[in-house]
Amino acid sequence: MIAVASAAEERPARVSGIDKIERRRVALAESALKTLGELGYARTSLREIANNSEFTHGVVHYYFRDKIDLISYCVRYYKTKCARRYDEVIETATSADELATGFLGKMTQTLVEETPMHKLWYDLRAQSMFEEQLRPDVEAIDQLLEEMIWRILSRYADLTGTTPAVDAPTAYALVDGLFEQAVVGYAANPEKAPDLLTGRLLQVLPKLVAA
Amino acid sequence: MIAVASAAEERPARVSGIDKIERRRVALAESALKTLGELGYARTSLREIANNSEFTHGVVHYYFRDKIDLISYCVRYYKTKCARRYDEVIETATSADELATGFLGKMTQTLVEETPMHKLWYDLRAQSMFEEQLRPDVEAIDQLLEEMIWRILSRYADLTGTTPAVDAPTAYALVDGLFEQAVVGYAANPEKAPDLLTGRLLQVLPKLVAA
DNA sequence: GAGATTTCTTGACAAGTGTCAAACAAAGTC
DNA sequence: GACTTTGTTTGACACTTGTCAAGAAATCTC
Repeated sequence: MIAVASAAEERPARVSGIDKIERRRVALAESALKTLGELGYARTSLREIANNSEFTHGVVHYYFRDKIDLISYCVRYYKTKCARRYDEVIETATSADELATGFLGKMTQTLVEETPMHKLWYDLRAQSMFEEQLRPDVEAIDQLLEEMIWRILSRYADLTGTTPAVDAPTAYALVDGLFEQAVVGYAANPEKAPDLLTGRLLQVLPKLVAA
Repeated sequence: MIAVASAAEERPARVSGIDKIERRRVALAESALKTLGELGYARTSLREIANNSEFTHGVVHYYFRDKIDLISYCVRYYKTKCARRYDEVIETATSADELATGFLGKMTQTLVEETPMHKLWYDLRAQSMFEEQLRPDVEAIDQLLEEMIWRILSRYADLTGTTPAVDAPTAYALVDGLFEQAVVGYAANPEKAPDLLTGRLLQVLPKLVAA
């Protein structure tokens, strides 16, 4: 699942060994993601990551070549958790309303429960404009998210007997714009943000399909 | 709040020191914005800003209390230059088509010609999620931009004999989502990005108004 | 068990950071 | 002129950063 290419070990000695390495990496990445989500990319140091984990700062360097390697791994690890968030709703919904409410429910839920992760994502996407090494990973996730939105819109169109009225990149940009607004706004107004997002998406969703 | 005076004054005119201070601040801010736009918030230090300017790093600290003070000033200075970008188009357009093409022309133009500034803006908005001190300034600019988009959409509705079909925050989030996508995509594909943005906005604009 | 290998800790490094203060220069005031 | 205010330079400070290496500890192999 996690095809991290960091180092294709030519040492096949122990399968459980490489597995253990991978598990350490995941543990470190999860800890790093927690810190990154709280502090943001700019203010997160390797030592801070280590401090907030059960490891020392040397271990970080033992499992990751350098800082970018760690961040990059984190980003890739993160993506595996987020892009399939709505799949169940998509598959089980039997009406457009059901799909819309299910989708919006899950979306506001993740907005509230995983705020740091979303903040980090928008932070990293911005960083990728300056740090070229982040770009491939960011582009890959953007692609995944675009496909996720497209699956929803397609299904929504199906259930309403219509067809999507915009293409996939456009749909993604629109929905993402609303979601980012909600994430940014969540800091200032945690209570209102989810409902505002819901209302605005309900306004917009019907306009994205057409007979 | 800050009277960022127009740069139109070429004559020293021996006014009180205030004016000179303000002009130095503006010069420093402009230089800082250049550096920030190139390197991004995370990788820009006060010394780097000073190096890329005609001043020494001590001067920066003489005119600004600390780093946040400088960045904050930069952001406020920046906003005075960007939120009135489309006003002329709005006022002179006599048809919806004219408005749309004028708007899109100006938008793709600034996308291409002022890329660093837009990259910086999205960077800073992301930073504001982590750095509370940036939030008021960022919110103020967001408000300004929202009003800017709303003026365009209102005029567009007027010219088409319709009314806006979404509220101002929604309209802003949608258009901003498309623009941010274009800014991020510009790094990967400078040739395609402007045309893609144009096409997508043309797709979307008519859907934002309704009879 | 002993020896080899992997994993982890600790401390150090060079470079860079924001901040500041004291010396210095320039401009304005009497 | 001398004196004060304002602006600028320079160098220093305390601190953080990413990186690394030497050695201790744990683990595995035989």
